Amino acid sequence: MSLAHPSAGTASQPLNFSKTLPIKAIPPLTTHCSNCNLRDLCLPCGMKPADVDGLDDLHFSRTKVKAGQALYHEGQAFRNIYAVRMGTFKSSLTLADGREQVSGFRMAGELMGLDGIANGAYASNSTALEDTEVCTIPYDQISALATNSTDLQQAVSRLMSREIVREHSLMMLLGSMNAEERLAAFLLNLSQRLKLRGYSPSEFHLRMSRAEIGSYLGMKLETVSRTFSAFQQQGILEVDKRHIRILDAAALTSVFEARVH
Amino acid sequence: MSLAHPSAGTASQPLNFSKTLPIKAIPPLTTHCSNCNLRDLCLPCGMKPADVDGLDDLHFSRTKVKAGQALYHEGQAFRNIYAVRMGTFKSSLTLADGREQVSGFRMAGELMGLDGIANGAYASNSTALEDTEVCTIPYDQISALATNSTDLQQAVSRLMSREIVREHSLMMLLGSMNAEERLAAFLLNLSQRLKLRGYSPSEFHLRMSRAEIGSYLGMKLETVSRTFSAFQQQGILEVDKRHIRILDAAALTSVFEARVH
DNA sequence: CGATGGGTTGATCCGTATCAACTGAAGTGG
DNA sequence: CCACTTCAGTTGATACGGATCAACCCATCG
Repeated sequence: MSLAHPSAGTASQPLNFSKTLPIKAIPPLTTHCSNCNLRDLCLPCGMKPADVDGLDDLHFSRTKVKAGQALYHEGQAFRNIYAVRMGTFKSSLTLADGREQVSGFRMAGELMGLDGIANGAYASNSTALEDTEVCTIPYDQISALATNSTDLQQAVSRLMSREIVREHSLMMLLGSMNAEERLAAFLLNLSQRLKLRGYSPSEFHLRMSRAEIGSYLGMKLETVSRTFSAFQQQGILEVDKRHIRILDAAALTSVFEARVH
Repeated sequence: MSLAHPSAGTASQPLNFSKTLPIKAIPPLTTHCSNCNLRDLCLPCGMKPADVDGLDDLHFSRTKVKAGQALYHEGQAFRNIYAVRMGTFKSSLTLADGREQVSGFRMAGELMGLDGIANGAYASNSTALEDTEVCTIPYDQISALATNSTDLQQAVSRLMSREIVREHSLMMLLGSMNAEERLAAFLLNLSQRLKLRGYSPSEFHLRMSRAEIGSYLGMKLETVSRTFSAFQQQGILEVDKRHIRILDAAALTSVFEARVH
């Protein structure tokens, strides 16, 4: 319904609805978790179906964020958690010297802003990489609901814990892998997440630049570019700018697992 | 009371009580959060004093873990969260090839095991680096208590969020810093945490090996060693094996902030 | 039309990994 | 109790991967 579905294995083009339909004051639509098509990925994930039904209170307003726009900035007062409904976001930190450090990419069903709970202010920036849509989840509201639902409480805890685990695995990349291993791991992770969302795992369109990938993986954009080229020459990938086709997933996996030297 | 206090700014030696006192079956002592000397650092942190008082249910059994012993392993069924009462732990992941990737060091008042909530199994290993003591916090028990206390609920959320933020900052290190910057950041972080716990921030004993520091910071043990030596030659540190004295904290900070090149 | 931004590719340099030798401390066993 | 091993740490020599600097292509845009 809201998640633009992929057309025959190819990631959809950014449609730019907001351009063709100049409706700015969209009535504050709300979405009920109980019949959201992302419910297996998103907040209610793991809650018993009966309880999701029961929790009719669980509905949130939807907001569009256009490509390049920020959803929140670091330091900004924490009010809401956001769930990606559609599109891709990047999370980033601003370094002391003003440069940007990309700390993650978020896709449909993933939550953003959990880092704001700690100190009442977001600890990172969130920027749309394409035209996107999010569910806005007011934190005090979800807290209040949680007091009445052990189930929701635990769902939130699980999601936060998942976030912690996710970060750990990234550390591994940065700590002990070389350029090829990092990019392979990145692509496989992306591929898997796309598959989970019903998109083709073997052919997709990158929403982020070489520089953003590099920042995320701890390497320079030139190295990212070279590594893409290397994979192409090895017959592992077909690369045309941001359009990627994985030709030999097994080889990609083995690059990633060859981390033995 | 339970936290062995530092003697005149120098970190205490590992005393190895367990050797001198062969008492194995210690009665299951419990500690009440309300009068624990770590309460400002640990779980009840940020809860209103009145509520901490009120929560007399908040008490947990204490366990000793000897140097080198594991508190839990990755994959092991998740039951408890642990709070460090005394000593230092390392968290680690086991890589596909069997090597160890250190993901953090935990000190008094810090929680361990939060990564287990996500999937019902710990996602990391936790190993004592010296003789230690922990509070065992059964997860179902704290969940149950949380349903009756919004305050406790939020305390747990805050602590998990803090964990997420902490990881982010490490990523920065690994992504965009060189060896000197990494070690400087590591030492300053350590120094600050020791200070918070009433120990000297300028002179301390490292509980971890060069290899463990290297794994954590994404560099080889030789490079760690060389960087220590470099800092010593620059007059920033005095290094004798694991005994560290920070001679010029300002210089150390400026190394860390010089990340502009 | 030139300007701009993303991407690719080449040449060179530097930082860190790697390999290796050595020291000192601690533990082990005959 | 002393040779022996083992382990943590230091330091040197060398190799290599990725950063850096630079030139260039191409698409988009004002």
